[in-house]
Amino acid sequence: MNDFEVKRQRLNDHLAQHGLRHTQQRDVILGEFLRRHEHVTVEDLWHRVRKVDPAIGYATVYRTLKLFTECGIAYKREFGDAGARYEGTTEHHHDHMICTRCGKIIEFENEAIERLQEKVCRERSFQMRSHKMELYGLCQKCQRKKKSS
Amino acid sequence: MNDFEVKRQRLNDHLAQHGLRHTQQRDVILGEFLRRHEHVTVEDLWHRVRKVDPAIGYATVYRTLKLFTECGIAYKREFGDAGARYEGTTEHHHDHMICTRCGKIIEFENEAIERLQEKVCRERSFQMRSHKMELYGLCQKCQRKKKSS
DNA sequence: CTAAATGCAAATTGTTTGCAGAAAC
DNA sequence: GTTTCTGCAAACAATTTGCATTTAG
Repeated sequence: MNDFEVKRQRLNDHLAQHGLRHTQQRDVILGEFLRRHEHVTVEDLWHRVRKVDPAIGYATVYRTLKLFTECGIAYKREFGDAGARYEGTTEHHHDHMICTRCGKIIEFENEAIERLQEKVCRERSFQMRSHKMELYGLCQKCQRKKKSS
Repeated sequence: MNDFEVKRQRLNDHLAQHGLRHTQQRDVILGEFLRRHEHVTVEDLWHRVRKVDPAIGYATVYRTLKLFTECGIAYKREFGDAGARYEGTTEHHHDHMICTRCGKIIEFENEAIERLQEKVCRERSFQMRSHKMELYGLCQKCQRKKKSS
Protein backbone atom coordinates (compact mmCIF):
# COMPACT_ATOMS: atom_id res chain seq x y z
CA MET A 1 0.00 0.00 0.00
CA ASN A 2 1.61 3.26 -1.06
CA ASP A 3 1.44 6.60 0.63
CA PHE A 4 -1.64 7.74 -1.24
CA GLU A 5 -3.54 4.59 -0.42
CA VAL A 6 -2.55 4.72 3.24
CA LYS A 7 -3.81 8.25 3.52
CA ARG A 8 -6.98 7.73 1.59
CA GLN A 9 -7.62 4.81 3.93
CA ARG A 10 -7.06 6.99 6.93
CA LEU A 11 -9.37 9.61 5.51
CA ASN A 12 -12.08 7.06 4.82
CA ASP A 13 -11.79 5.63 8.31
CA HIS A 14 -12.13 9.07 9.76
CA LEU A 15 -15.15 9.84 7.62
CA ALA A 16 -16.83 6.58 8.55
CA GLN A 17 -16.14 7.00 12.24
CA HIS A 18 -17.61 10.47 12.30
CA GLY A 19 -20.57 9.98 10.03
CA LEU A 20 -19.04 12.22 7.39
CA ARG A 21 -19.27 11.71 3.66
CA HIS A 22 -16.90 10.65 0.99
CA THR A 23 -17.05 13.19 -1.78
CA GLN A 24 -15.57 13.84 -5.17
CA GLN A 25 -13.90 17.06 -4.08
CA ARG A 26 -12.27 15.54 -1.01
CA ASP A 27 -10.72 12.96 -3.25
CA VAL A 28 -9.45 15.50 -5.72
CA ILE A 29 -8.01 17.68 -3.00
CA LEU A 30 -6.31 14.74 -1.34
CA GLY A 31 -4.82 13.69 -4.65
CA GLU A 32 -3.45 17.14 -5.41
CA PHE A 33 -2.26 17.62 -1.87
CA LEU A 34 -0.22 14.43 -1.98
CA ARG A 35 1.03 14.85 -5.52
CA ARG A 36 3.87 17.04 -4.34
CA HIS A 37 5.51 16.90 -0.97
CA GLU A 38 6.14 20.51 -0.23
CA HIS A 39 4.94 23.16 2.12
CA VAL A 40 1.85 24.08 0.25
CA THR A 41 -0.11 27.30 0.55
CA VAL A 42 -3.89 27.17 0.57
CA GLU A 43 -3.98 29.36 -2.49
CA ASP A 44 -1.37 27.24 -4.21
CA LEU A 45 -3.30 24.07 -3.55
CA TRP A 46 -6.51 25.71 -4.68
CA HIS A 47 -4.95 26.56 -8.03
CA ARG A 48 -3.83 22.98 -8.52
CA VAL A 49 -7.20 21.62 -7.53
CA ARG A 50 -8.91 23.99 -9.95
CA LYS A 51 -7.01 22.46 -12.83
CA VAL A 52 -8.60 19.13 -12.07
CA ASP A 53 -12.05 20.45 -11.21
CA PRO A 54 -12.59 24.15 -11.86
CA ALA A 55 -15.79 24.20 -9.86
CA ILE A 56 -14.17 23.60 -6.49
CA GLY A 57 -14.35 26.63 -4.25
CA TYR A 58 -11.80 28.26 -2.06
CA ALA A 59 -13.78 27.55 1.09
CA THR A 60 -13.88 23.87 0.34
CA VAL A 61 -10.12 23.73 0.18
CA TYR A 62 -9.94 25.39 3.57
CA ARG A 63 -12.52 23.08 5.06
CA THR A 64 -10.87 20.03 3.58
CA LEU A 65 -7.41 20.96 4.81
CA LYS A 66 -8.84 21.38 8.26
CA LEU A 67 -10.35 17.94 7.91
CA PHE A 68 -6.98 16.55 6.84
CA THR A 69 -5.26 17.92 9.90
CA GLU A 70 -7.99 16.41 12.06
CA CYS A 71 -7.37 12.95 10.72
CA GLY A 72 -3.59 13.19 10.73
CA ILE A 73 -3.00 13.55 7.02
CA ALA A 74 -1.60 17.05 7.12
CA TYR A 75 0.22 19.45 9.43
CA LYS A 76 -0.48 23.13 9.52
CA ARG A 77 2.55 25.42 9.70
CA GLU A 78 2.75 29.17 9.99
CA PHE A 79 6.03 30.60 8.86
CA GLY A 80 6.68 34.30 9.30
CA ASP A 81 3.94 36.51 7.97
CA ALA A 82 2.32 35.12 4.83
CA GLY A 83 -0.53 32.65 5.00
CA ALA A 84 -0.41 29.21 6.55
CA ARG A 85 1.25 26.27 4.84
CA TYR A 86 0.40 22.62 4.97
CA GLU A 87 2.61 19.59 4.65
CA GLY A 88 1.92 15.89 4.58
CA THR A 89 2.51 13.84 7.70
CA THR A 90 4.27 11.10 5.80
CA GLU A 91 7.71 12.46 6.30
CA HIS A 92 9.38 11.88 9.63
CA HIS A 93 9.54 14.87 11.95
CA HIS A 94 11.77 17.70 10.88
CA ASP A 95 12.35 21.38 11.46
CA HIS A 96 12.93 24.27 9.09
CA MET A 97 15.36 26.91 7.98
CA ILE A 98 13.68 29.77 6.18
CA CYS A 99 15.56 32.16 3.95
CA THR A 100 14.29 35.64 4.71
CA ARG A 101 15.41 36.90 1.31
CA CYS A 102 14.09 34.35 -1.21
CA GLY A 103 11.67 32.40 0.98
CA LYS A 104 13.40 29.08 0.41
CA ILE A 105 12.59 26.44 3.00
CA ILE A 106 15.22 23.93 3.99
CA GLU A 107 14.22 20.95 6.08
CA PHE A 108 16.49 19.36 8.60
CA GLU A 109 16.34 17.10 11.58
CA ASN A 110 18.55 16.78 14.58
CA GLU A 111 18.11 14.07 17.13
CA ALA A 112 20.33 15.75 19.70
CA ILE A 113 18.18 18.87 19.74
CA GLU A 114 15.01 16.82 20.08
CA ARG A 115 16.45 15.04 23.06
CA LEU A 116 17.47 18.29 24.70
CA GLN A 117 13.97 19.65 24.20
CA GLU A 118 12.57 16.68 26.02
CA LYS A 119 15.07 17.16 28.79
CA VAL A 120 14.14 20.82 29.25
CA CYS A 121 10.48 19.85 29.43
CA ARG A 122 11.14 17.20 32.04
CA GLU A 123 13.05 19.71 34.12
CA ARG A 124 10.13 22.10 34.04
CA SER A 125 7.42 19.47 34.40
CA PHE A 126 5.99 20.50 31.07
CA GLN A 127 4.24 17.84 29.06
CA MET A 128 5.27 18.51 25.48
CA ARG A 129 2.81 17.50 22.77
CA SER A 130 4.45 19.11 19.79
CA HIS A 131 7.02 21.71 18.97
CA LYS A 132 8.27 23.91 16.25
CA MET A 133 11.69 25.25 15.55
CA GLU A 134 12.42 27.69 12.80
CA LEU A 135 15.76 29.21 11.93
CA TYR A 136 15.61 32.40 9.92
CA GLY A 137 18.47 33.77 7.88
CA LEU A 138 20.09 33.58 4.48
CA CYS A 139 20.44 30.52 2.31
CA GLN A 140 23.71 29.92 0.53
CA LYS A 141 22.59 31.53 -2.72
CA CYS A 142 21.34 34.65 -1.06
CA GLN A 143 24.54 35.02 0.93
CA ARG A 144 26.44 35.18 -2.34
CA LYS A 145 23.98 37.55 -3.94
CA LYS A 146 24.25 39.85 -0.96
CA LYS A 147 28.02 39.90 -1.13
CA SER A 148 28.16 40.69 -4.83
CA SER A 149 25.60 43.48 -4.69
CA MET B 1 21.99 54.22 32.13
CA ASN B 2 18.98 52.00 32.79
CA ASP B 3 17.04 49.94 30.33
CA PHE B 4 14.58 52.67 29.47
CA GLU B 5 17.33 55.17 28.81
CA VAL B 6 19.31 52.74 26.69
CA LYS B 7 16.30 52.05 24.54
CA ARG B 8 15.18 55.62 24.25
CA GLN B 9 18.73 56.38 23.15
CA ARG B 10 18.57 53.67 20.54
CA LEU B 11 15.25 54.95 19.33
CA ASN B 12 16.55 58.51 19.08
CA ASP B 13 19.62 57.39 17.19
CA HIS B 14 17.46 55.49 14.76
CA LEU B 15 15.16 58.47 14.27
CA ALA B 16 18.07 60.82 13.71
CA GLN B 17 19.77 58.50 11.28
CA HIS B 18 16.66 58.11 9.19
CA GLY B 19 15.36 61.65 9.29
CA LEU B 20 12.37 60.60 11.34
CA ARG B 21 10.81 62.60 14.11
CA HIS B 22 10.70 62.37 17.84
CA THR B 23 7.11 62.58 18.93
CA GLN B 24 5.06 62.61 22.06
CA GLN B 25 3.25 59.41 21.16
CA ARG B 26 6.39 57.46 20.39
CA ASP B 27 7.64 58.34 23.81
CA VAL B 28 4.44 57.32 25.51
CA ILE B 29 4.31 54.04 23.63
CA LEU B 30 7.92 53.27 24.44
CA GLY B 31 7.29 54.01 28.09
CA GLU B 32 4.27 51.76 28.29
CA PHE B 33 5.93 49.07 26.25
CA LEU B 34 8.86 48.90 28.63
CA ARG B 35 6.86 49.27 31.82
CA ARG B 36 6.15 45.57 31.88
CA HIS B 37 8.34 42.89 30.48
CA GLU B 38 5.84 40.48 29.09
CA HIS B 39 4.64 39.23 25.76
CA VAL B 40 2.37 42.07 24.94
CA THR B 41 -0.50 42.07 22.47
CA VAL B 42 -1.03 45.10 20.27
CA GLU B 43 -4.47 45.55 21.70
CA ASP B 44 -3.16 45.16 25.21
CA LEU B 45 -0.49 47.78 24.67
CA TRP B 46 -3.00 50.09 23.03
CA HIS B 47 -5.22 49.94 26.11
CA ARG B 48 -2.32 50.84 28.36
CA VAL B 49 -1.25 53.64 26.09
CA ARG B 50 -4.77 55.00 26.02
CA LYS B 51 -4.70 55.46 29.77
CA VAL B 52 -1.79 57.84 29.41
CA ASP B 53 -3.02 59.60 26.28
CA PRO B 54 -6.54 58.67 25.18
CA ALA B 55 -6.07 60.30 21.80
CA ILE B 56 -3.51 57.81 20.52
CA GLY B 57 -4.91 55.65 17.74
CA TYR B 58 -4.66 51.95 17.10
CA ALA B 59 -2.76 52.47 13.88
CA THR B 60 -0.12 54.51 15.62
CA VAL B 61 0.56 51.69 18.02
CA TYR B 62 0.99 49.34 15.08
CA ARG B 63 3.25 51.73 13.24
CA THR B 64 5.30 52.40 16.33
CA LEU B 65 5.78 48.75 17.18
CA LYS B 66 7.00 48.18 13.66
CA LEU B 67 9.42 51.02 14.19
CA PHE B 68 10.58 49.44 17.45
CA THR B 69 11.35 46.17 15.76
CA GLU B 70 13.28 48.03 13.09
CA CYS B 71 15.58 49.63 15.61
CA GLY B 72 16.01 46.57 17.76
CA ILE B 73 13.86 47.57 20.71
CA ALA B 74 11.24 44.90 20.27
CA TYR B 75 10.78 41.43 18.86
CA LYS B 76 7.65 40.32 17.13
CA ARG B 77 6.37 36.84 18.02
CA GLU B 78 3.48 34.89 16.67
CA PHE B 79 2.28 32.13 18.92
CA GLY B 80 -0.39 29.80 17.70
CA ASP B 81 -3.36 31.54 16.21
CA ALA B 82 -4.24 34.69 18.10
CA GLY B 83 -2.66 38.02 17.19
CA ALA B 84 1.04 38.84 17.30
CA ARG B 85 2.84 39.57 20.52
CA TYR B 86 5.80 41.80 21.15
CA GLU B 87 8.53 41.56 23.72
CA GLY B 88 11.46 43.76 24.62
CA THR B 89 14.93 42.84 23.43
CA THR B 90 16.46 43.62 26.80
CA GLU B 91 16.15 40.16 28.13
CA HIS B 92 18.71 37.69 27.02
CA HIS B 93 17.54 35.33 24.33
CA HIS B 94 15.07 32.70 25.37
CA ASP B 95 12.52 30.31 23.94
CA HIS B 96 8.98 29.44 24.95
CA MET B 97 6.76 26.68 26.18
CA ILE B 98 3.10 27.37 25.49
CA CYS B 99 0.34 25.60 27.33
CA THR B 100 -2.31 24.71 24.79
CA ARG B 101 -4.96 24.51 27.48
CA CYS B 102 -4.60 27.72 29.53
CA GLY B 103 -2.32 29.72 27.24
CA LYS B 104 0.39 30.14 29.85
CA ILE B 105 3.80 31.03 28.42
CA ILE B 106 6.90 29.71 30.13
CA GLU B 107 10.25 31.11 29.11
CA PHE B 108 13.41 29.09 29.12
CA GLU B 109 16.85 29.14 27.71
CA ASN B 110 19.24 26.39 26.84
CA GLU B 111 22.76 27.06 25.74
CA ALA B 112 23.30 23.55 24.44
CA ILE B 113 20.37 23.78 22.07
CA GLU B 114 21.54 27.15 20.79
CA ARG B 115 24.94 25.74 20.05
CA LEU B 116 23.47 22.78 18.22
CA GLN B 117 21.36 25.12 16.12
CA GLU B 118 24.47 26.98 15.09
CA LYS B 119 26.16 23.73 14.28
CA VAL B 120 23.31 22.58 12.04
CA CYS B 121 23.43 25.91 10.22
CA ARG B 122 27.15 25.67 9.66
CA GLU B 123 26.73 22.18 8.24
CA ARG B 124 24.15 23.45 5.77
CA SER B 125 25.90 26.73 4.98
CA PHE B 126 22.90 28.61 6.26
CA GLN B 127 23.54 32.01 7.79
CA MET B 128 21.18 32.19 10.74
CA ARG B 129 19.97 35.61 11.77
CA SER B 130 17.35 34.63 14.27
CA HIS B 131 15.32 31.67 15.32
CA LYS B 132 12.31 30.65 17.22
CA MET B 133 11.55 27.53 19.11
CA GLU B 134 8.20 26.84 20.67
CA LEU B 135 7.19 23.78 22.63
CA TYR B 136 3.47 23.18 22.87
CA GLY B 137 1.82 21.03 25.47
CA LEU B 138 0.42 21.11 29.00
CA CYS B 139 1.77 23.08 31.93
CA GLN B 140 1.94 21.42 35.31
CA LYS B 141 -1.38 22.83 36.51
CA CYS B 142 -3.24 21.71 33.41
CA GLN B 143 -1.79 18.21 33.62
CA ARG B 144 -3.33 17.88 37.06
CA LYS B 145 -6.65 19.34 35.96
CA LYS B 146 -6.76 16.94 33.09
CA LYS B 147 -6.14 13.97 35.31
CA SER B 148 -8.79 14.88 37.85
CA SER B 149 -11.46 15.59 35.28
C1' DC C 1 7.74 76.55 5.99
C1' DT C 2 7.77 71.61 4.63
C1' DA C 3 8.22 66.86 5.44
C1' DA C 4 6.92 63.44 8.51
C1' DA C 5 3.50 61.65 11.91
C1' DT C 6 -1.10 61.13 13.58
C1' DG C 7 -6.02 59.74 13.80
C1' DC C 8 -9.61 58.21 11.60
C1' DA C 9 -12.04 55.42 8.55
C1' DA C 10 -11.75 52.70 4.69
C1' DA C 11 -9.11 49.02 2.44
C1' DT C 12 -6.65 44.64 2.46
C1' DT C 13 -5.49 39.98 3.59
C1' DG C 14 -6.18 35.48 5.21
C1' DT C 15 -9.70 32.75 6.99
C1' DT C 16 -14.40 31.42 8.52
C1' DT C 17 -19.45 31.16 8.14
C1' DG C 18 -24.52 31.30 6.79
C1' DC C 19 -27.35 29.64 3.60
C1' DA C 20 -29.74 27.69 -0.51
C1' DG C 21 -29.09 24.18 -3.63
C1' DA C 22 -26.54 19.68 -4.76
C1' DA C 23 -24.85 15.28 -3.57
C1' DA C 24 -24.15 11.16 -0.33
C1' DC C 25 -25.98 7.56 1.99
C1' DG D 1 -35.71 11.31 2.44
C1' DT D 2 -32.58 13.09 5.48
C1' DT D 3 -28.25 14.91 6.51
C1' DT D 4 -23.91 16.44 5.20
C1' DC D 5 -21.32 19.01 1.72
C1' DT D 6 -20.51 22.53 -1.54
C1' DG D 7 -20.07 27.11 -3.68
C1' DC D 8 -20.92 31.53 -3.28
C1' DA D 9 -20.96 35.74 -1.10
C1' DA D 10 -20.94 38.01 3.02
C1' DA D 11 -18.74 38.22 7.62
C1' DC D 12 -14.62 38.35 10.32
C1' DA D 13 -10.33 39.61 12.68
C1' DA D 14 -5.88 41.32 12.45
C1' DT D 15 -3.27 44.52 10.20
C1' DT D 16 -2.27 48.19 6.78
C1' DT D 17 -3.10 52.28 4.15
C1' DG D 18 -4.97 56.86 2.10
C1' DC D 19 -5.74 61.21 3.27
C1' DA D 20 -6.68 65.56 5.56
C1' DT D 21 -4.84 67.64 9.54
C1' DT D 22 -1.41 68.36 13.02
C1' DT D 23 3.20 68.75 14.58
C1' DA D 24 8.35 68.54 14.87
C1' DG D 25 12.38 70.40 13.22
